[in-house]
Amino acid sequence: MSTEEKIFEAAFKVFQSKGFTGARMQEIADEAGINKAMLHYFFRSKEKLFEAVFLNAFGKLAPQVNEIFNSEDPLFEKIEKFVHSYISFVMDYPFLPQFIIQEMNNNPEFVAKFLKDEKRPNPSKLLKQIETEIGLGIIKPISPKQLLLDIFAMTAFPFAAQNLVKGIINISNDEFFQLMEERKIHISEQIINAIKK
Amino acid sequence: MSTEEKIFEAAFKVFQSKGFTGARMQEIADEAGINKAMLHYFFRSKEKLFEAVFLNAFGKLAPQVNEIFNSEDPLFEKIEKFVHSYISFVMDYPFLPQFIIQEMNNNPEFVAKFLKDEKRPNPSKLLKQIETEIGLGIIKPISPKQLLLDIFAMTAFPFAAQNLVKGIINISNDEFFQLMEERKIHISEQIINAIKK
DNA sequence: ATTAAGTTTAACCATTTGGTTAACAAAGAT
DNA sequence: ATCTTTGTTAACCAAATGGTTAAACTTAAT
Repeated sequence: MSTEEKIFEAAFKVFQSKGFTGARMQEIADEAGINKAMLHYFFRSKEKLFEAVFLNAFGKLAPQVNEIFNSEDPLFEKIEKFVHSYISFVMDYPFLPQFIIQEMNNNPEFVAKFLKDEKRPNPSKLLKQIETEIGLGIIKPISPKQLLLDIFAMTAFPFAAQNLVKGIINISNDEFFQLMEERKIHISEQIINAIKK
Repeated sequence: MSTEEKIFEAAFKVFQSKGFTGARMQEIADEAGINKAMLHYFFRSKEKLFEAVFLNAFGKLAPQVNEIFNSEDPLFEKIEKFVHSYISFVMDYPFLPQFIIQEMNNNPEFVAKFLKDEKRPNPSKLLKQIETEIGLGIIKPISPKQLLLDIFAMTAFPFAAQNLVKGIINISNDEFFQLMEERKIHISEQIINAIKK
């Protein structure tokens, strides 16, 4: 693995657990097992390094989401596929949702930058589809945006609020992952039950 | 307003928008319009000041939640009351959910500390009630923990991921608040529809 | 009026932090 | 072989940051 890759992975790890302001360049260097000057040699500044890591993290998630949202599948199938693929993916990067949410809130300038990316999650087609299926009488009348929020919330929240959740319902890390595994079916059932006619 | 209160409110504001590591003692002092030394005079250290603010923030939310969760109301009514009261409350402190989640994740030592508090959110009675109502045939068989997660997720997520949500579904701050107002009824309907027999 | 306690300020301090530099090593190109 | 580019290191630097101090001011009790 090249030095640049080592730095990138170390930065990903450290930024994810400490956030941008909490992360230390020295810690990233140590984690990568290289000299701190190399961080600047390859990435110029903390901001640039962070940007690279963040956009990459987001870029991993968004295309998957878009592919599902923009397919020709019927709504119920899309919901099932989305929940499944999102949870499977995030179980490999359990702190990604919290990382993205946190930095989107802390660096509002960032929102604008990534929204220009073609890889941004774009739910417009899905929103129209919901309206169509309501019109066709397949699902109950419902606000498309609320439904979209429901789907995101049910899938992403447990990961984003991971430590809080573990603390409040008092479960171990293993139990948490098991619960998330079960959740793949649970969410689809729950949402589809709620909206099907 | 006393100097100590000024500091506390300023700290609340700054910690909430910048997080613990991002917050600067000088910025808090400026925000409060007082000398930085006063922060240490009244609160000893950044950690102590943060702790005071965080536990207070949490202490505002938890008792409300517990009162509803531990009442004698039937499940459907509890869900309605919780969603209503949580969203109403949080609309006054829109960054509270993100703040709590973020700091619970970034300072894991903190989790232990606040879980000892009697004011901690305690869902055990609600979890039992869900099982009981399943036994009584009022609602469909379902994992109580998953249902609890659903309720939290649907209510808290949009606030926690506020900037991301606004960006993705492309709405203004006003539209966001309107959506949250509508959400008070939407969530209860959605969940009750999903679980009622 | 004096004292004592609490409150407030400006200046200061040690450490941390992101970032730079200059020398050095490795590797390819000529 | 030598030159040039790229990669790497240790030492260094200026700014920022959390925290301290000693003196000054305010208030209320004696």
